[in-house]
Amino acid sequence: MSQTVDRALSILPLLAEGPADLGQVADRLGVHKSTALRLLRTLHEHGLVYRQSDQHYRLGARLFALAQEAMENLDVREIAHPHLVRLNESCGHTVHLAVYEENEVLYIDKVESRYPVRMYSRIGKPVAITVAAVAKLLLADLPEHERRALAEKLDYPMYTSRSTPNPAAFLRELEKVREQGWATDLGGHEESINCVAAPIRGADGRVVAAMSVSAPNVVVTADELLTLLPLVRRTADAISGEYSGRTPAELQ
Amino acid sequence: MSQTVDRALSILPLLAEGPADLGQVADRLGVHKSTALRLLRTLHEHGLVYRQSDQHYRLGARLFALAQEAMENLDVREIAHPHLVRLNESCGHTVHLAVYEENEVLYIDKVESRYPVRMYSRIGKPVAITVAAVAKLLLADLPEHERRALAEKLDYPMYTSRSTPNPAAFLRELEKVREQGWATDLGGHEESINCVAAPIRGADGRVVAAMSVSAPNVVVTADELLTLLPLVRRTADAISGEYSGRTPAELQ
DNA sequence: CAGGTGCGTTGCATCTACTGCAACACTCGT
DNA sequence: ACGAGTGTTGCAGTAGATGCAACGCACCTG
Repeated sequence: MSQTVDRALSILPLLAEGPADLGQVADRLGVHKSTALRLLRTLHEHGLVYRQSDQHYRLGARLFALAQEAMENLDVREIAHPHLVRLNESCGHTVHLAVYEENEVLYIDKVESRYPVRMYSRIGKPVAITVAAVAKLLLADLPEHERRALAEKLDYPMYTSRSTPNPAAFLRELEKVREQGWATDLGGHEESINCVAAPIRGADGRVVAAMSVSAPNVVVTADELLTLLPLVRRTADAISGEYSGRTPAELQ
Repeated sequence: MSQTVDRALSILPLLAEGPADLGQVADRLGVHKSTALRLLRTLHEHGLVYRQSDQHYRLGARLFALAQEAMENLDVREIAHPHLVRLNESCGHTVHLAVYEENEVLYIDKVESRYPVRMYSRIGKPVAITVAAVAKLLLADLPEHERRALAEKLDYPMYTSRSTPNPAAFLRELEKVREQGWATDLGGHEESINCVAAPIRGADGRVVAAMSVSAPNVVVTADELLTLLPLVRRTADAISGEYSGRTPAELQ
């Protein structure tokens, strides 16, 4: 709606692809160099863009700080984290927490046992929305029309032969998930990875987040993973309870 | 430099403090509600801002994705990571990697042994710049005038009795660090935590990053930690070599 | 070293598009 | 039902964003 701001913000994803110099930015925005310069300067003042040693702009540090703080205001994450850790300790597999926002599902927390994994490789990245178990749960809870509209808009990449192929199949799957109150992804994203997931609900019963346990075939079979379902659901319910009940919030 | 963009971007830190509604945003920007609305809409279209259930704006998902991608183009991190992991495996303590950018020092990687720690609690957050060992190394390498100017501008919070108290002391410390080629922080940030750090240099010899090993007093004394210095320096040098030499980059 | 090319940067006249106003629509609360 | 507090829309006026052309500067190249 605001042209100037729109142009300025378009620079960010552009720089996310890699550093670029003034000319390149101007070209890709379709504006004069002087215009691009002023936009970049403004972004720079706010720390969103950084001018590295020789020419070339790149995304700046403030971006991390902002993403940081944004995360910290997500109270579901705050509440869920200890539960996720405990679940991880008892089953040993990777545990994810995800939320839905603006036609995307994204991981907001992750606990993996063995190594101190590079969490940032997943956290913040959009989820494979048509196949991930957490995505199914989050989308299944959307109002009917919204769900349909979204299903139509999505792409259905065939990550594997078991990926969801089209809107119809997806909507059917969502309906099933909606009824049973939990979801799985059995090799739909990566051939050898299975997940089971359960929803976290707010006081009004709406799904505010979803959590999952993932493990590769070689460690546990899909059937064995399914035996964890009760534990996952119990954990999710515990988080739901804490999130929706009157809790720490008031005490501060 | 560009008023409209400037105003729009000012909304982000404002929302980072917590969700706010249209009126609050307009007030704090000092503009009319309709103006604030259009700015917010533009931010919204770019996914930087999210409108939650009803009313109240908050920082949006795209922010994570951007921060994400920004991280991924930091090639030092890419190269350094396996070395950090190996160092961690051999000594067991927390290992950090940090860079200097625009008057700030920030952690861009961290490896901790025991638990899969919530890395985001540190990564992306600005470092206590006047006391952290990595900060000393990064600042010590700045050109004289820049270093002086920065030292004057900084605050010198007394985290502990051993924190750097003022610009003069800081500059002296930087000089020392500069000469010896490594740095420590012995209880300057938190009474019981010590660090040793070493610089990572680019092909031109300039410090591009710094890494450190930290451990609490109760696990190893400062003296014991110092025995790790050679190992830390060797690791840093290995990273420097790989970063500055002709390396994988060409092979892709 | 003179001349050339490719950058980023600046000042300025033009006119776009951003602003604030005032009126409207809507949801609550009492 | 009504008023207070929201968010939202259309519009006229002008602040401020735009693109141009000229300049400065570093780096090649003959």
